Amino acid sequence: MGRSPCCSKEGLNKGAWTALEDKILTEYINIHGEGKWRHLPKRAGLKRCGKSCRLRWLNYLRPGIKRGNITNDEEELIIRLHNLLGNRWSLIAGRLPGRTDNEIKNYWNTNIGRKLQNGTPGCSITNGGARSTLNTVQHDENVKNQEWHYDKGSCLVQTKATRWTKVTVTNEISQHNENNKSNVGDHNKMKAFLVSPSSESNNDPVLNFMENLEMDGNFFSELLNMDLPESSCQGNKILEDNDNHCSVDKGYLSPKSSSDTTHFLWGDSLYDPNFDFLPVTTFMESGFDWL
DNA sequence: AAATCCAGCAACCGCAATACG
DNA sequence: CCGTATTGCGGTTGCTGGATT
Repeated sequence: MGRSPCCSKEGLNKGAWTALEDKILTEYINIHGEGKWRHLPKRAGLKRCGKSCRLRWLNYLRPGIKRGNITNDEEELIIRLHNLLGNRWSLIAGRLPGRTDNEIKNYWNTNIGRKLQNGTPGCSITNGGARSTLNTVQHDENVKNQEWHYDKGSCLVQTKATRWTKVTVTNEISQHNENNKSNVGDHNKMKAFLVSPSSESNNDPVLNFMENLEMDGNFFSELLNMDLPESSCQGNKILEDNDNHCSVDKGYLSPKSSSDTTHFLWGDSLYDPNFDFLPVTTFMESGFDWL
């Protein structure tokens, strides 16, 4: 039993859109608004799948779409946001007015990705890290749905993204919380990691960070002036779930001070008894010093 | 001029999340 | 609460046009 198709494929056009189809779709949406993609093609008189209509509209026909000519500032911003967010193209696109996730993804794959592979200084590759060896990944059976390939220079490149579905906590961490109940500060610190992003998306620190990030006139210059972590293979985002681990994706989470940063790498257990946890939101709130 | 290669990009596909009845 | 429909996202495919042989 496979998944039922999103729509009947029979008699539907595929491939490039014609000017007439674009016109029909644009006029229909201008009158009726977006949404109800499944029924849109029939009602508009288009021989297209609803998903295809939606994609065409969002990536090409929607008002305000910028096309081509990614500026240097935009490119640097993409690199930095990618460093922060990984392959969450829609989030990245959300911070680049007029750009679509598809365009940014394509641009990354064809331009930036290539530059990075060629070792352009100052650029970084996701999910890398000196300790992110194949062994690390292979031994972590909790890392599901991740396909990896080995890249030159011993960096791993993630080719498939995995969404946050839950965050669970090791017994170690739970124990740590129990032991620190008397210490309200510590307990609260830990709580930041105990909430499932899927059920409590408001607690996704990265999402919060992005949502709260204002795109004012200074945004580009401020972001571009930030210093990235030294290592070209270190990133900075928390990841996800798995069966009984909190893992950190290429993360570098919690500097106790600006001069004392601790890097988490893929597959690292989140809890380190010698490590003084702070919630990521704290760093978000404290500005960009931790970047 | 013809054939081949290759980069760029639009579009497709499948999966996961969310909405809804 | 559950099943189904809808929407959104990210990876991948394949077409197109320019460059090269």
